[in-house]
This record gives sequence, C-alpha cells and structure tokens, in this order.
Amino acid sequence: MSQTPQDFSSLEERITSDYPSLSRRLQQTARFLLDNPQEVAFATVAQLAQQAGVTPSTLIRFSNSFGFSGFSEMQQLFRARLFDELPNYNERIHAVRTATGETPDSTQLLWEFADANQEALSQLPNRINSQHLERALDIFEKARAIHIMGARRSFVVASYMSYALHHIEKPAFLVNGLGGMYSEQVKAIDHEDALLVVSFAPYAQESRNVAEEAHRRGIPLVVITDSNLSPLVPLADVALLVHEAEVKSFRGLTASLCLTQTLAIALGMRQDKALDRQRSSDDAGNA
Amino acid sequence: MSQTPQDFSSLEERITSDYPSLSRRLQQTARFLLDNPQEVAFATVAQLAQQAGVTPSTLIRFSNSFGFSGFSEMQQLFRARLFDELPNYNERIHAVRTATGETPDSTQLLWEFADANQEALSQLPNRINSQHLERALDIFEKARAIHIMGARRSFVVASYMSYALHHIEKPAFLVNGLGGMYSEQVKAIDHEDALLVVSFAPYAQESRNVAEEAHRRGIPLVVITDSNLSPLVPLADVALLVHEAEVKSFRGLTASLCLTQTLAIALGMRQDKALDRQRSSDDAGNA
DNA sequence: TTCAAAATGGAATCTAAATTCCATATTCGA
DNA sequence: TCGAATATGGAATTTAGATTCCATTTTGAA
Repeated sequence: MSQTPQDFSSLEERITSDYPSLSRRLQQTARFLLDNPQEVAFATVAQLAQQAGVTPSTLIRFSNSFGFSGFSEMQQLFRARLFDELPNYNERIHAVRTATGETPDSTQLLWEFADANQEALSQLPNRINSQHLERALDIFEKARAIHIMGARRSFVVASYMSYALHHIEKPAFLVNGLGGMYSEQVKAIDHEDALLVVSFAPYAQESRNVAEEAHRRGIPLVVITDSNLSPLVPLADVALLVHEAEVKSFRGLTASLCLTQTLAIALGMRQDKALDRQRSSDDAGNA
Repeated sequence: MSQTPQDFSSLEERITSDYPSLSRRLQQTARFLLDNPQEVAFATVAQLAQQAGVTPSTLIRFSNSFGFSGFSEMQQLFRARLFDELPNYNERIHAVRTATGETPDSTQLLWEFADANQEALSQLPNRINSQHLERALDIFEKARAIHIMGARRSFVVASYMSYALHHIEKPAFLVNGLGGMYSEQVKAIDHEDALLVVSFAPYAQESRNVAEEAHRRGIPLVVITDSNLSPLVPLADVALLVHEAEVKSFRGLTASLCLTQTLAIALGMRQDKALDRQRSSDDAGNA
C-alpha cells in the first residue's frame, strides 16, 4: 500500500508507474495531467475536464485513486511545482514550530530565518530582470570608479559591494558620510564614475539626497531597492528590485547580498574578458 | 479615463503611477500585490487579505478601482504572468545555461549564486550547535553593551550585527579601527561588556589582535568563524561556526548574516521576556 | 449470451470563496 | 470643532466550483 504523494515529482512517478493498471478514462486523464501541468495548476475542475475530454467526476475519481481527498488537494502539488518546488512556506514553519513545542527558542528561530531567507533567495533570480542586470553592469563597466552609498540597514549591502569590488580590483569608494560629509563626498564624484545607491523602506533621507544630487549632476545611477514605488526609482538609470524575507517583522538582507555578489563577480568576469580581448589584439599587432 | 490593464506589466505600471493618489489602505494593498505577485496568483482573497493586513473588501475595492469587475478578474493577470514566465526552476537554469552557450552571463550567475546560498542556508541550522547558541545569548544578555569587530569581508557581518542590535535597543559599538585605533577601542571596553569578533580565513591580523587583547583582559568573547581550526576559537568563550557557499572561488555571507539576524532577534526576545517578568513582579509588589 | 462487477456521465448537493452592502470610522475642508 | 465626504471592516449574500450520488453503460468472466 503506497503513500499519497507529497510533492509533484513523486506524484508524477506514481502516475507513470500506475498508468497501465488504470481504466481507460483514468489513463486519458493521466495523460492529460502529465502533459499539461501548468494548466492544471490554475484551471477549475470543469475547465480541465472539458479540455481532457472527460467529466468532472472522472477528475475527482482520479485524485481519489491516488489517495487525495479530492481534486483540490492534488491540484496543490501542481501549484507548488510552480513555486520552484518549494512547498508552502507557512506549513513548513508551522511543522517545525509544533515539533519543538510552543515557545520558539533560539534554535527554532534560526530555522525560521534560514527558511525564510532560502525562500527569498529562491525567488530572487526570477524577480530580477535580466535586461536591468545587464544595463547595471554596462554602467559599472564603463565607469572609471564606482561610488557606493547605503545608510542604516543598507549600509551592510553597500560595504559588501565595496569589499567585493576591491576584490575584483575595480576602484570603489564607500560614501560613508564620515563627519557628516555626504554631500561633499557626492560632489567629489567624477562624471566618468558611477554611483550605486542601496535603499530600502523607509528610505533614509540621506540616501535620497545623495541620489537626487547625483541625478541632477547627470552621474549614472544604479539603485538597489525594494519596490517600484521607492522614491529612488524615478531618479535611477537602472533600478534592481529585491524582495527580502521577513521574520518577526525583521527583514533580512540575504537576497540583496546575493545580488551584490552577482553584480561584483559578473563585473569581474566582464573585465577579464575585456582584458583578454585587449591582449589578443596586442599580439595580433605585434605579429 | 484610462483602460483596464490587459496584462501584468501594464497593470504593474498602472498601479505604480496611480499609487500616490490611492488611499492609505489601497496603497498598502498595492505594495503587497507588487511585492508578492507569486502569492497573488494562487491564493484566495481571504488569504491574501490576511497576509497584506487588510480586509477582503479592500482587495475587491482595489480591483474595482483599476477597472476590474472583481478580484478574480485581476488575479487572472497575475496568473497569466506565471504562465508564460515560469516553466520550472530546473528547466529555467538549464534553459539559461544552454541559451547562452558556455560562458555564463550575469543572469546565469545570479541563479548559481542564489542556488549556492540556498544550499548554505539549508545546512546552517543543522550545523549550529544549540548549546553554543544559547551560551552566546547568555553572554550577550548579561553584557551591558556589546562591542563588535570584523575586518574586510567580516566587516559586513559586524556592521549588520551593530545595526540589528540598535534595532532591538541593545547598546552596541562597532570596533571599526577608524584612525587606526583598534587597540584604543578595545581598551575602552568595560568588564561588564562583551565582545563579538567575526573572522574568516585568512583571519585578518587586526581581528586576532583584538580577540587576544580581550581574552587577556577577561572580557567575555563570542566569535563567529569558519572552522574549529580558526586561531580565534581557543580565545573564545563561545565559537559559532558557519560554512559559507562558494561560487567562482568567491565566498558568500548569507549564512553568517542569517546567524547574525537570529542572534539579534533571539536576544531581543529574551530582553522582552525579562522586561515582562520585571513588570509583573513590580505589579505584584504594588498589590 | 448472460450476468455481475466495474466504470462512467451528469444531475443534485454541498462547500468555500467572491462579492455586496451597510454601519462605523476616518479624513479633510469650512 | 463640526459636518460632509470618503474610506474601512465585517457580516450577509451570492456565486462558482468541488464533490457526491445514482442511474446507465461498459467490460469481462463464465
């Protein structure tokens, strides 16, 4: 006696292996489901039944025969699949919580944070627009030096970017406002440089000011922020949006850090390529 | 009078441009919808309303105000988006990889980083020893103030800890070596305080010096590092070990950040509990 | 060929979700 | 500070969809 499948891939397997023993209509249903998993995730029983050429009852029976309480239950697996194979976040948290008793102790909390951050990371690449990413890199590559600004929470991201850029030997300066000299630091930015501003709700005033100043001066501006509604978006040449995990009303930074890491390394790879090209054209010239 | 949006991106645009003229609740709704398009595609009005912190009516009103006959009609756009944008995580990675040939472009890289960091996060809670975590929290809770030190890459983690502690209103000082004054800053640490040193291979000399100084003076020392073989471990009262992801020989920081987040919030929860206890015993005294 | 068992379709029912409506609260201008 | 206009929450209602049930059909063994 086999278990009811808990995720899409085991369901898929089960259907495939049981297929020969199914009745004509159920086979027809099976074929349809495996061929159109996307459709199944969204549509209603009636719609699917029609498309599959069976009756709604057949779909229900099919679900029941695989151990589900009804079609809806089975449909959840088709939906979860679209969420990058991740089952429902809340259910998992809940599972951990009940397993460890009522009071969430620090280890419990660690699980929750790790989980929430994983979730954020899994969605990050889907949410980042490839064109935007490329354009940000174009700007950085052209820039003689990159200036980076982030206040409060965003400072962490800014300092990481600064570190990573040093690592790939791209000139980088952290606009840190030491001695209250934000605006002086912005004034020192050359027109051949670029500026990266990182800012999340509630959007520190210092960051807005710096972004505005750079915008006014026509300095190429890339921003990393959390929403299209951020006041920095209208000022930016390119805006990269990240969505961070939140646990106990405290937001993480993993997605932003991961994006930052990517920006720096991608930039490093571009630089290497450019250097290679330069070398080989030099060789050609010498030959 | 503008048209009802027919696809997700025009809806997104419309929401963004109309945002300022919306009421408080509708703005809240707008933010939620734009931040969680995936969720919106699947969940029911009631679930979404709860997550967004509004009532179901608000979601309907929101949909109506953008010209839809109801929420369901608007939801179709969120679904359509998933339908053509997201085949499947693995398929996606593969598609990106083959489409771009051998050289991984920036988007490909983003997938790799996100994936690697997810992996690191998934192992983090298992690798962290619960007792160690608790002991670190004990030390922090007892401390009047927490001093934090991290150089280079670890500086990012240190500054995040500093931010997070301010957030929970625990006195925190970043030992930043401004003006080359590391040792002066360590000398200023009181015996009732605690020190957190973050250091990863190749273990910056400054961090070792600071840790040694604190150890000599008998100041409670917690370290976050990457191996039991780290020179900081013998000096520490508690050592927390994290294992970071590595892509293109570049290490991430997500696991350390996640641990840091946990430390801060767990500490915050302890403080709250202590405060509650204090209050209720005060009440008892008054009665 | 017949009959019992299994499968099927579709109407009837039941459930859950979407929507409407209205009383209350909030905002904003006078 | 008041009152009108607008916004909001939540209960009541409606609607759509899932599920069940049963009469009919098909299958396959004797």
